[in-house]
Amino acid sequence: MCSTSSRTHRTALQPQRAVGRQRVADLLAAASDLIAEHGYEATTMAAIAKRAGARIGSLYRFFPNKEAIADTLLHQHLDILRAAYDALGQRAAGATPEELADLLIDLLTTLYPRVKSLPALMDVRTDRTELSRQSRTKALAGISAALVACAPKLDRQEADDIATVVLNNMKTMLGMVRKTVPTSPGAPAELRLMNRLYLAARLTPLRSG
Amino acid sequence: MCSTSSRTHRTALQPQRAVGRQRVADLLAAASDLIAEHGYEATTMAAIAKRAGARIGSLYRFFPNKEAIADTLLHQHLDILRAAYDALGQRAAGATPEELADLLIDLLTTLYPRVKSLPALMDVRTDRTELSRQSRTKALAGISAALVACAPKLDRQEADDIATVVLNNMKTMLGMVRKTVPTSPGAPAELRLMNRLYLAARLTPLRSG
DNA sequence: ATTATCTATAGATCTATAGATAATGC
DNA sequence: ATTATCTATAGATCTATAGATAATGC
Repeated sequence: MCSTSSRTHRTALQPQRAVGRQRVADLLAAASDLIAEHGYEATTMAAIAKRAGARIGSLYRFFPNKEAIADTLLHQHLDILRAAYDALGQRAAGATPEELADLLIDLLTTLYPRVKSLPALMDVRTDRTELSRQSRTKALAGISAALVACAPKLDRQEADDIATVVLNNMKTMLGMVRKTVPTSPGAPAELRLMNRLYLAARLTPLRSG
Repeated sequence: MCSTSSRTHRTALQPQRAVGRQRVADLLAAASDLIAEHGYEATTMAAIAKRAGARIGSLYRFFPNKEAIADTLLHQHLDILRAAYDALGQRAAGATPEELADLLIDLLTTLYPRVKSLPALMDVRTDRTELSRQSRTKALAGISAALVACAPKLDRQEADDIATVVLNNMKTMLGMVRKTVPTSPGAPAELRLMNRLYLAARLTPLRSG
């Protein structure tokens, strides 16, 4: 009677044909752009449908509500982040602290075009913060692992603390590059310098060999 | 015919009696708390009135619309910030870079109880970003002046760049202390360390005498 | 026959106002 | 007599659904 994965709401369905899958992709891309631009709350279902060239009824056919769109986007973003942090771990082992600092500070900026709505979705203040939390935890774990890979004698707890600070630097850099706020021209270079100084001071004494 | 400062909207008036001034104060405090807790968009006029123990009609008697509340709060916050940055300039001249670093990193945390809704109001994405921009500009100018007071040979443009980075550190510290996001226990100390390392490296060579 | 699209609208909020009622200070 | 408070509701959005219409692939 029921189809494979039963959603909570009645109306939402999985696309079965090529045209439907394309529509879902268009709707998600439209939602991601609008949420990145105006924030989650300010993005209306009507605006998402319009931007995707669809009508409101088509949107609700595939997504039971606004939250389902946010969840789907966050899941996509999580997958992309996971892959990026895995790749980072590989490179961190052979890197100097300064090199690792630069890899990290540019990571979100590099990833940004593929996870446009992530920043806006991360600071939504609803109880569906569950996925945001996961995303953050995943990021911290990835950074922490890279730090330990670079400086094997680093204590695990300290690595988590440092990762928290570095993650904030990464987000700040993303904000500067996106020009979310008016930033003086030399600020990104200063941020990069601070991040390098910090990781060099913290990791260099703890490298092996 | 019109009273002193004519508001744009018809209904809003200045309080004339003690009870009215108290009500306005209560309404602003309620709004500040709610906006700090749930964000600007999610805070409804009805919720503000209720929290202040008033009815919706009383709220609209003194504030023509939601934006007027945000503007009034931002103005209050701006005054508090202005005073704090002025005081900072005095102390910066005699401080070492490390001491200045600590003064700065704790500034927003110290001020927070009096400017609770400032962070939420700062990242509202409307066109009334005017005051937010002013607030940010004021903060950057204050930090920049303190940096120059501490290290007189510092170039003005570089001081602005450094101020931008330090302001982000200050905001990050505020976020950690407010527990906006789950933070590992040692992270604030690490942030403090990074801020010190950075300012010491940047300012120490440029101090006079 | 099933899947996807459309229009139209119900229902829930939320902002803002109107206007009647109560409390106050010159 | 003026200032402040209240109730009730108009008007504007926005989310979500119903149900009729069009397009498709086994």
